[in-house]
Amino acid sequence: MKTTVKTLLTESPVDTEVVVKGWVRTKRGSKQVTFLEINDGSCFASMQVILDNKNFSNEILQKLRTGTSVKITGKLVASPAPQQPVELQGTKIKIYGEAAADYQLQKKRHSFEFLREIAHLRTRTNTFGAVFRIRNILAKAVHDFFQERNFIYLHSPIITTSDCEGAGEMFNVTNFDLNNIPLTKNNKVDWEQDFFGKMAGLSVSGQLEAEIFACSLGDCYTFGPTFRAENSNTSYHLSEFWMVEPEIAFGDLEDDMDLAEDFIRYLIKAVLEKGKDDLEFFDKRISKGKLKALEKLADAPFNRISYTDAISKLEKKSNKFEFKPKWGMDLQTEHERYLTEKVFKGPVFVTDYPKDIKAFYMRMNKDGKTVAAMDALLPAVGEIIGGSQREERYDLLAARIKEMGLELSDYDWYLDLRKYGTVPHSGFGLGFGRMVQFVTGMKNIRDIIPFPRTPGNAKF
RNA sequence: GCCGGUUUAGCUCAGUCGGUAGAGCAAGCGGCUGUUAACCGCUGGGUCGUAGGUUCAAAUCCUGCAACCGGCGCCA
Repeated sequence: MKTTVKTLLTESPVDTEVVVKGWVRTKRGSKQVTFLEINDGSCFASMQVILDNKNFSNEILQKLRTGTSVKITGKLVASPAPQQPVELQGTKIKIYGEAAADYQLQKKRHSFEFLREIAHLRTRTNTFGAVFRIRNILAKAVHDFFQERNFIYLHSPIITTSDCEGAGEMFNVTNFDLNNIPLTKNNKVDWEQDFFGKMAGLSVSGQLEAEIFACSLGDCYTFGPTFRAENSNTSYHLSEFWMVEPEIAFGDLEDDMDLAEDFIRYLIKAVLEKGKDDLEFFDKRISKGKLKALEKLADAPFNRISYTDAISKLEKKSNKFEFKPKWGMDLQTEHERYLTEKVFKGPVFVTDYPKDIKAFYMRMNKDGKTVAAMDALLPAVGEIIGGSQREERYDLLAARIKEMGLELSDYDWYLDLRKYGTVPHSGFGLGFGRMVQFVTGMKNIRDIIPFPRTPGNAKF
């Protein structure tokens, strides 16, 4: 049976013969004995292996460089040193593959920029092992949370012909011979001759499709990749990223915020419970105090403030900002940071934004100026959730579509949901990567996704 | 897209007033009484991002380009 380092360290009885398979992290040699750290990715810790040099040839010992893959058989014993509970007294070694002498990973710290260039090897490091174990815990927790609440998981399409209100530039999907693109009489691209008979692209959001499910099957959610062809160059944007988008049937904005709050706390608790070892590493090496901050957040209610109130709070400190806050303008990053880090010292929902800076599908408030929108802002990462109550009144929705200069005919199916038995409903989108970023404290979103896609970069 | 910064050994970096290159780690060799970022000694390793320019002389000063990083915008 295959045993992992994790089970050997936590479950296996001492003084039994065991087998460990993994990669050599470090070797420390002396005349009599050689120490190896064997890591297999199953947990943060490695297995310390002790080899009595006289039992092995020099040739074998030499091959055990950092990066070499091995199978080691031996006796699991209690360790005399405090750094690890148990260690392995190796008796047999099988080398699967040596690491060539130019292996780029070393025992010392590397820069994340360098590791990004070798994303196929960076998962062998402490940091990236920890990141992707945490990411896995969060992914499972997303499903657990919604499944426990009887939300239906919906696979929204990745290829789409409906542009979700220009949430971002879409990547085109085409089957055309790019050196010979069919043109219409007016010298425009003739999309009718393309694979789907019209212009298609990669989805920027699964929300509109989720609304269809919410207006029939009830509460539902999507969790999948989304794509934005924006030329965004920041540490918190990707061209391909994963988004969680729940949609609540018969729910208003309050329900939406309650769900979002519960959701974030659930995710944090899951990580605190199942990812302790990895979190301790982030707390120590990546973001000091992270563990305490997460523990505090796991039970704290989120603050809530309307956009209008937020603006007047910000206006009082106007001189602190490069961009002067003014009603009608979107909040700048510096404003959001001020709210989370200075005013509330914690997460905050900003609600009821002016209609002109929000999407067409958001529900108009009674004042006729604002819409039932909410953004959840977290310290350090900023906007992690954007959500709203959807406009369920046919006439108002149709009017907004026209007002935004969009074609009614493009949204006929979306309007049908309002025409035939409309219901109030609401939902939000959570940037999964930003959640991983927040939990781990990793500074750059390119370092919490296995293979980042950003403008000019799609290697691996 | 805009603003700023960086680019020197496999990696992380130093290099003063312009005078032709350094350290630690890694690799190789040797030593060492159980190490844990092990330690000690020796060896090999460089077109200083790239293309030009200034100068007797450029890693160093100037210009273009590229890659990367940080901040901003767009958002999740």
